[in-house]
Amino acid sequence: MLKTSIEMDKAASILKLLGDKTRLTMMKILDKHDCCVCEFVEIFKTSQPSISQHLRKLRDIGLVKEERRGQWIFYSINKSNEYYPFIEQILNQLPSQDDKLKELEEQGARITCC
Amino acid sequence: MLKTSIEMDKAASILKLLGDKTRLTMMKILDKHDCCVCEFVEIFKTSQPSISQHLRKLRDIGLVKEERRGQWIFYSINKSNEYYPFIEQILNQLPSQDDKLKELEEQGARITCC
DNA sequence: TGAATATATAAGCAAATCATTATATAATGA
DNA sequence: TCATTATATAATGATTTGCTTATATATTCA
Repeated sequence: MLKTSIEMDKAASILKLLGDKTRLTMMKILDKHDCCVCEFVEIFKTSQPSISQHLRKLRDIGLVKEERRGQWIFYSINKSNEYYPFIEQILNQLPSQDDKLKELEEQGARITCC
Repeated sequence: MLKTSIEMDKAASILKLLGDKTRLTMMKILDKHDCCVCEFVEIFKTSQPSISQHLRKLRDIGLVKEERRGQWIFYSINKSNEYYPFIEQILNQLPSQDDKLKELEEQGARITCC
């Protein structure tokens, strides 16, 4: 049987995680491009521990996954998560954040780092 | 021009409000039926001030509106809110909460009160 | 191997959140 | 008018959150 709805508990905890501008923007970016921690540090102009902590929350609940590539750890959306369709519908309604990555590229930060 | 996306700031603050099980359930119920405060007190088995405070948050950001009917104040979804389509897509993915109102009816609480 | 880079984690702290208790306001009905 | 009912608001306190600083771990490269 196709699962058409999500439990309220789980939905609330996912929405709570998405209810933070940094994490919401991260998810929107990750929905299109994998990113490493240092890119997020650049994009959000905040500390590395702060970024790591946000990513950990997203990972703990299964929304993103990590993969080491040499020195860097890349994060990506976990599209096989059972709640991904729920999240996708939300992300689809948000404005593209591609400009943030483009800015990184222009300042050479994307290439240098990853 | 049709507005197809929502600012990230606003989206995050809406998701934050929805990221609480009580408020999320309230919104799902209100999406189908108007309700008064005392009904929510029954449904959530919590204090009246707690319910009022949740409703105030939803009202402050424009997601619900209130209307006095005699002794009672009824809350309803503010469908003319510019962000309603965003919220609706989320609510549509959640399981019906009609059973909660049905329970109230069975125990006479819906009729007695409102 | 040792320095540099990328990341995670722990500890501490200020601010936000959510419930509770107490109180105020508004409407109803005897 | 007075008691009751419904609701809002204020004050308080415990918990959670998100940041910072400090430190640990893992990888790369000279």
